[in-house]
Amino acid sequence: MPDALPSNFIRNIITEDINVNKNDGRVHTRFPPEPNGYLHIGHAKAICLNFGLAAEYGGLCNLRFDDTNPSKEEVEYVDCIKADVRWLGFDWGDREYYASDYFEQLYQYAVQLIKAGMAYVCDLSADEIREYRGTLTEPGKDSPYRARSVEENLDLFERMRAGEFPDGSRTLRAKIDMASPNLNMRDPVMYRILRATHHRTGDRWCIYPTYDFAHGQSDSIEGITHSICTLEFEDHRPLYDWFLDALKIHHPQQIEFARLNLTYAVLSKRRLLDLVERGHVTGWDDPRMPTLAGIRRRGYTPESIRTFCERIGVAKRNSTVDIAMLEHCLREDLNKRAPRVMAVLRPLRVVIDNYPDGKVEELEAVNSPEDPSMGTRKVPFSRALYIETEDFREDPPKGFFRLSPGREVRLRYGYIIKCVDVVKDLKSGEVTELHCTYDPATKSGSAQSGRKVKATLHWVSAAHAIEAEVRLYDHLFLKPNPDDVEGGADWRSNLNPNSLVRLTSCRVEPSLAAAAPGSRYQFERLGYFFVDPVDSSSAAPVFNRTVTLRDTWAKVEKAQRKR
RNA sequence: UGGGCGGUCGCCAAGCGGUAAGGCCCCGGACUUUGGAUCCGGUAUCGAAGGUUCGAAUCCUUCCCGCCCAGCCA
Repeated sequence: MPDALPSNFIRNIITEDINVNKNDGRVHTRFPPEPNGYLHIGHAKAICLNFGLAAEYGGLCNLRFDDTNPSKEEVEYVDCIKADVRWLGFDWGDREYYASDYFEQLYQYAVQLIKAGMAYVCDLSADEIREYRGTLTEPGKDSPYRARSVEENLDLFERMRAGEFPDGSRTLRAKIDMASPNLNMRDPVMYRILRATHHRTGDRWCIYPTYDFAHGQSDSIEGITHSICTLEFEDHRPLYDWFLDALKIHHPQQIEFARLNLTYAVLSKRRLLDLVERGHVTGWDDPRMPTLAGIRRRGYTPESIRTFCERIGVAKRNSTVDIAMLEHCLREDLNKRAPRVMAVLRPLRVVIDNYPDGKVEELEAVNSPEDPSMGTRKVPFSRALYIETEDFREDPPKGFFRLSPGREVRLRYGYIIKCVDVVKDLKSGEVTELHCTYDPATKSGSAQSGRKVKATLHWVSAAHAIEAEVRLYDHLFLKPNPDDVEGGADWRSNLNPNSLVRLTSCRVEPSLAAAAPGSRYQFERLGYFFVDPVDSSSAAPVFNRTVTLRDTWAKVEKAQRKR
């Protein structure tokens, strides 16, 4: 099965490992988030990779929370992370683990290293440790406590655990090489004294292992075969290897890949938090956020995210994927599954002068041209309708196919109409109403319906339409690279002031009265919309624009404007 | 300037000595009662320079550029 999938360097490694029967041909991965924030699309890449690889090779993938820093982690995050991974479509069975489950084992490992003379208790302060570490170009120097006896180290470490020393007063360090060109090998800290209540172990511990001392061993304990992580841990691999070899325990293979970057977006926990705290967005689940919670509320499907993650591939090169790629995967999925419906966002009243007053026809509309099995529905047609304001131009530019004085267009599923009069507001000059005539012989499906017109417009019957709020979302940033700023300014100056446009008097066709929160539709000619699961109600429906349709006219117009 | 890792089309990304996959974007065109979808077609000699070889993106050398590392964060 793996052969059918696109090649990438990780698959190559695993395939080769299986060929030489490494780990008895077993593949076991894990997704190891720290429960200190929300998952975003970048994590989705790691999730799809780890769970995907395990599934492809008939292996398993664990969900493990790397909760070694109680001062930053909370149980709420654990719950959100689990919900997000599940939403993406992955299942970790009963293998929900926590690094904190291994605290006692990790402590014993530390004791083992002390006994082997490979770790020591150091009394240097944080600042002193930094000074002793040296710099990128100069070697560090040995801590004065480096030569303590095994007995003394054992005693001190035990007393650290017992709470005899204040926070930060001592650490347990690995005795490696203060002159190593790899700073991670300059006697890294393994344990620190930290009196903080842990979300799982409470106050049982006052010393906590560092990530560096916990991660590799946690993988080892779980029998992980391939520890897939991001590039910045490449420098740490020699350290993890050192611990594993010193401890003589199962040795997973670490493989590093480049984390995802997206254009028109920001993807770091720090910046995401900043956006939330400064109120640039309404919260972690704001539909403009690249968090899984935000993306979900925007209306993205998990399937589209999974195919996106598959298509962008995996490599070691730092890269920024065009958000158009994500949007393409989304449209591709939604095109297949979203029922079509008509909605007018900015209504312009149209009166069909020669259509009998009071008459109502129920026109048959197809729910999806992509999938006939989705059936049809009835849409009421009457004398007074609404069309999209931007579908009429009194003075049509070149290439504008839609309605204008004297011109004909088809109303989708209805008739061909011709604009015969334009009513304007005397003061503002704004077009407030159109008068048209219809040709009864052009009804959709009838013999003469085939007459060619340049455009087909969506519409809604004024008397039958439902009022709704529509939230138009756009990229959060104006530039592909938010960091592309003029001197002095910062990335926030690139925030798109129009990333959210709320339209409160939209009109949607009556069939949408039954639209359930969380359901998706294509508003014909406009885009894909999602019934907001939080704010929408049958009394006051709210639709989020997930993504627009591809719009070639918009492109033409943009090009014309430039000229 | 120490160490680690990268540099193949505008953006991702295959390729592993035999003469540059694919996707996105973009540009044409066909079709179309969504200017949607779909369908055709178009666009790179592989960071640079040397070298090895019948033959190199793939091997060697040197150089250039980018990213990461000096948390008791992960």
